[in-house]
Amino acid sequence: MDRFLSTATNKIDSKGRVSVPAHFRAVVAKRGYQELYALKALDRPALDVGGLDLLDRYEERIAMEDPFLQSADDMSYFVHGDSDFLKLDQDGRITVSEFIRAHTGITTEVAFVGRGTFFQMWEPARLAEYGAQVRARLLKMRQAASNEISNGGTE
Amino acid sequence: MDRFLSTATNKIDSKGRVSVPAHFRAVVAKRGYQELYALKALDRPALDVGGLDLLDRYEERIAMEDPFLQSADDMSYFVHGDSDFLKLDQDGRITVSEFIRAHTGITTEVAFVGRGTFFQMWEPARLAEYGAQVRARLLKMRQAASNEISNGGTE
DNA sequence: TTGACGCCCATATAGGCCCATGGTATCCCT
DNA sequence: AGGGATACCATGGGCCTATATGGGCGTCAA
Repeated sequence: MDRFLSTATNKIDSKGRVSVPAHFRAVVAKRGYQELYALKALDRPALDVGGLDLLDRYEERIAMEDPFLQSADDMSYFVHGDSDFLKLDQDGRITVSEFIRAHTGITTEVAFVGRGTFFQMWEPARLAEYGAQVRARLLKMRQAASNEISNGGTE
Repeated sequence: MDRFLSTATNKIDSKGRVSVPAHFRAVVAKRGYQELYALKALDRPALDVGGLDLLDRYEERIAMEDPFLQSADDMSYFVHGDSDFLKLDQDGRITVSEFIRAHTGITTEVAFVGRGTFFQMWEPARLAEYGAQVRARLLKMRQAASNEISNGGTE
């Protein structure tokens, strides 16, 4: 399997380190990532983490913009300034910097969430809350859809 | 990695010096910059710092302006006259001159912000404010885009 | 002579490397 | 099938190096 799947929560130790789930590390190795690129998600208190190809994709997108417009500058700030590299130590751990804590609210535990081509880091309680909201939205959407189909909704 | 990435804040000592983050120094070395060229960002209280290619980019920018207009002359002055070289001492520090302080408002701490091919120096509080504005603009841009998509139907 | 600046050294802390421990799931052998 | 051995993994911690920071001293120029 070469995609990031499932969710796991690990503890931060006294030196501020946390283990990246072994399954995720295997995916990182399989994809040949030498370094992990972390980006603050725009509308959520989470960190998106992936390989350098994530950065490459963003940079290609920026290159399409007029470099002298504000939008290009904004994107560059977001991609280059509001991001960081996460270095895995040889036990597969990363140190949780102030950069990460500030944006996510992470203090003692980290929830790692697989998202296919990348994964996310969350503060566990906030993730639970977010997950509940997502489920509620999906449920509402499905109910709306089955009503439209004139009460025929199966399940 | 050969790109300036992430943000770090360092303190200015009693002699007016501040350490350039080690990661940035590594990029400077990798890019083969012998000297750091610093110029005042056009519309922000920040300093753009990079190699000589940064100067090229600004000149390109000026070339796009109508040469008969005042603005081109202003910009030329700005780039060529109102700029400076930053010398790294052997511990990787630079002196924060009055030139820098006046434009940025920097007093006791400097936030170094990676921008890919160059980096910026900010007064930390001003950077925080600017970052919040950028994120708000990007979020708005994305929401506008997703509205278009839901009207258009494709993804 | 004074002040700015470069060079050198000192030190505390953060971060990386290495190894140890304990828990858990798995496998194997009887 | 049961019980013990084993492999893997999260976690903890010692130690050493790199880095940021502080400060002394000499040099050069105004």
